[in-house]
Amino acid sequence: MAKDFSSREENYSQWYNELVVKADLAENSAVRGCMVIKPYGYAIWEKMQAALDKMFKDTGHSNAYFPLFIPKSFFSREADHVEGFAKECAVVTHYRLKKDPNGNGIVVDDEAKLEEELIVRPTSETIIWDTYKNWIQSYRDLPVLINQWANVVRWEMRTRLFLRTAEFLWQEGHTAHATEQEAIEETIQMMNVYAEFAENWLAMPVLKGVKSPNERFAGALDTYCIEALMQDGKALQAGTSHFLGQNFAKAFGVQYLNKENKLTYVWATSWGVSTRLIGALIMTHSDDHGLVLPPKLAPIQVVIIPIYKKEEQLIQISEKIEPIIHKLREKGIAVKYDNRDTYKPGWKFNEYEFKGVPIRLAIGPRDLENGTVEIARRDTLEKEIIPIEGITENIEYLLAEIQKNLFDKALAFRTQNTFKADTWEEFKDMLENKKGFILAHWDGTAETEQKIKEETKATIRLIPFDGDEEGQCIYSGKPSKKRVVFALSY
RNA sequence: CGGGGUGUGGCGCAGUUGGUUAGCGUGCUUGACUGGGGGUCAAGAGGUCGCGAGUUCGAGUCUCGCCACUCCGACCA
Repeated sequence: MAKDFSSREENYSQWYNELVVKADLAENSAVRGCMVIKPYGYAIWEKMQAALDKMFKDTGHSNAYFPLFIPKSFFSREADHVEGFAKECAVVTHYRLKKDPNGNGIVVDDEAKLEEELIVRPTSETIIWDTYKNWIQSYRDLPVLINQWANVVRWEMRTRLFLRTAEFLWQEGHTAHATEQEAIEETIQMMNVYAEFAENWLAMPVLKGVKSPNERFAGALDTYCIEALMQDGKALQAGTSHFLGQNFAKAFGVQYLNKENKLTYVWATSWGVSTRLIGALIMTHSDDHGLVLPPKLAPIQVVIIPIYKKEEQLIQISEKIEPIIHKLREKGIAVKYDNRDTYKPGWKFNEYEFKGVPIRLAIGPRDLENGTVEIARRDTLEKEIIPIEGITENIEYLLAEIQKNLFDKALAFRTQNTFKADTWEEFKDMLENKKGFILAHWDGTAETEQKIKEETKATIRLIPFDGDEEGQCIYSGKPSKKRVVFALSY
């Protein structure tokens, strides 16, 4: 299936594109910029959803669902917000088709023009705040803590599977609070939830921080984010959490009576992660042999491959392996026993290796005689023969070990690819020759940020919370109180 | 949306200065032998050469338009 697979070294983006398609995660569709997420890729998303959903529930949130379509007029209520999204909105103008009078199939019925055009949501702040206005009257109605799992559309010029597509799946949380303090705490809490999810489930270390004004979400007062470093040294924004202040409350008139009987605008947050996380997962762990999945998100955690010549041997192997499969499933481990006779063992080895299955067991007549099994781990590609006795405990341990190893490796990579630059020359040299995260002083102005971006393509990925240190801006030489994180980014 | 590249059986590609019946690898089907890292042999099936016009006696090949993918810019999760 995946012979002639590109290596990361020769062409990283080609490697990524081929991997996504050949590992059966997703493919391009007949609709420009839109992808088909295939069952194996979608299974990863489902695992992500399940874990995140639980974390949202555990922090007091409930799921709801809002419309795909947003009246155009809603969009213009918050000025910054419109400006941020206007250029990439799909617009519904008609509601009916008719047979082409000239006999060429079907055409839009010009008589069925919508009174008011509808925008296909690029994000749901406007429709949600228009709704919250009716839900919130009293301080007793607060906080409102809602999440929705949905698709959104952003008409992107250049698309890449998972990383940037015209339509994508995500979750968007939208909360309303009585006080500024509470809303800020919520924003930070959700950033922390994302960071925890990224590190514990994706085994992907992330930096936490605040976006610079240039990189901030349109309509937000502050955007908190988690940022990960990919193997090619480019940064990927993996999740964002926005403190929206009272912008949307004012735009949509969401007020409540507080305990002093005074009409007050509510404070808002929104936060989201998307199927882009699957791209992040791929570019964090996978190698030239294909996909590498952290056990906690792998649709198949253990694959068992029987090796046999005669039907009779397969029966013997199956009898030996069935109780083990049963025990593993009891422990909640996703096991696949691939006893298909239509593929050879060698072919299967490569197939599951390419698809990133963390653990592979192979068992044949020799093992039956010796009471052993061959166990191979995807992360290190090591294999060894071990006693079949105690195999389930062994696997349980190994899955945890692989999860940890992937995180450690990714963290070591990030550490090795994080640099400090103190001069402009040094900064430019690092961007060109080393890539990675570059910690450098910045004077805090949007102008300097813009100039740096124009001259080097590097952007400020985030401003860390800690690490106060006196210094001078690498570009302007003006005083700076802390280093910020620069990188080339996706 | 601007600039470059690519588009030929499912996938990856070759196809000469325009010339007959469009090839190769892989995959697919059937059978036999096989089976501890993508097996071997044999026999088969499978193509509107991205789409549409044009030039020509003749177009996969030349011209124009469009579409898709891809890389580079502007934009973004």
